[in-house]
Amino acid sequence: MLQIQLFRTDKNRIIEGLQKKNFKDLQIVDAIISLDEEKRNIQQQSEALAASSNAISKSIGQLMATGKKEEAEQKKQEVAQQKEEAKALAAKLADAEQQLHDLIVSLPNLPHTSVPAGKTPEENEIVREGGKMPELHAEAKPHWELTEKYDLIDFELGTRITGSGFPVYKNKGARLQRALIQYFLDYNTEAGYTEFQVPLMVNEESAYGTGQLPDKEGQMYHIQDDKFFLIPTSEVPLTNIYRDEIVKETQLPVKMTGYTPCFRREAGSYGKDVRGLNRLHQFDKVEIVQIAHPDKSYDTLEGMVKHVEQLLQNLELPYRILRLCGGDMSFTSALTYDFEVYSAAQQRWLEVSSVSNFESYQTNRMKIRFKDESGKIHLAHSLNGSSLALPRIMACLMENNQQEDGIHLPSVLGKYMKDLILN
RNA sequence: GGAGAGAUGGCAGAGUGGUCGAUUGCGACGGUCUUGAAAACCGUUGACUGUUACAGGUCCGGGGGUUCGAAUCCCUCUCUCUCCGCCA
Repeated sequence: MLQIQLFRTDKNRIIEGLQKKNFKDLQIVDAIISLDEEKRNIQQQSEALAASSNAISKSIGQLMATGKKEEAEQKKQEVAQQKEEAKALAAKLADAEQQLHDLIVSLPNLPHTSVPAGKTPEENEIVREGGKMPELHAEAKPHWELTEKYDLIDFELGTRITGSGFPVYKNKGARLQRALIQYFLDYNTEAGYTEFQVPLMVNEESAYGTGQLPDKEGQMYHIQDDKFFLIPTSEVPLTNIYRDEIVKETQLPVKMTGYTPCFRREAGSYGKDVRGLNRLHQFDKVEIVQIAHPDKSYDTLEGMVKHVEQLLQNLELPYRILRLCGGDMSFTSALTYDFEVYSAAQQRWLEVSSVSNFESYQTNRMKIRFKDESGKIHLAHSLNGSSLALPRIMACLMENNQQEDGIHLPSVLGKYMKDLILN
């Protein structure tokens, strides 16, 4: 969530940011500012009263000790009266705090200055493109036909076991996915990321910390009896590793990576967009997360973009990098780069990674902080990105590399596959 | 699932109603000494809120209660540990 200080010092920046993000309820900003003033006002009254009560109570102890019982009794009455008043003030304060919190939490993060204006995905800015576009033979097939032809993935079997969007990988399809995961994790750890295996379910607090709650619970599978959520991305458990932590400045940046399945309800999608591997309820992803110094988080972001880009180059896939416009960015992000890979047989770009700087939006909720040299405590910045999401990478690898005799995989996978041709 | 014990500052561990935000030890940081390091000695060392600043306020797992006053008493929830059972 946004920091309350900003409302006191730079209201215009908030308004401008919200507008760029295509956020409509701008009057919330004024409501927050006046509520904040009211809250502090009540707080001052309440604390002054508490100070007085504390002082009197303390003196009662001394009176009792010196045997002045009557005076003590008198003081007791005095405090009792103050307590009544204090109770009312405390209730008012709690109410104001709750209202204030609810309002602040309802505001999205502010976009970075480099974020292009715009409302729809069409207005995203193409930063650069790379890789070679494939030339396919006349009978080129989309991946859902290839997976059937070579017996790599069974979508209908998944439907029987669970439902649509839960594919069953088999044979070399399963092997390829495992190889990719292994390769991605090796690539990340070699770049200095620490590997984690984390829980696939999180509690409400964790889901709140990264911004899935309070608004997006509909996108997550909910284990109601235990109040757990199946993770929509390993960003949630990974970032929450540092929830409520104060690290030393010298520990920054913290670099974490992890592989997990991800679960998304994604209600309301249909048609060719969700065909095959394009959109699933359960899919695998390798994630990278960093906790960075606020002064360096945009360098960190660029570094993560380079990192993911190199990975796509190593896989020899044609890709492009987009800087998302204000209207297409996620609620919590300040700047997001999307990576898309060209799916030759479907003739469309598929998002395979999204790399974002959240600045202090998540860390303010999670209280992820660092202590500088002089002992002062500041909020850190959090960033994350996929490196990479598996299904669409699988789809593009299959579609783009299909030849008469099978699918020819890129040589970087040689270390992890028995055989670089799927047939 | 059954029985019991516990939750205090980075960690360990005191504190059972009135200067306790909390003794002490370790760790960390600074200093003295040393060519340097270790040892020894001295000092500093929780967070949140709030004020121009000082003050003030809050926090001893969470929530509630008793009391003029709670880390300390009561209720409740959560979590941890030990033993038994079950189990990948």
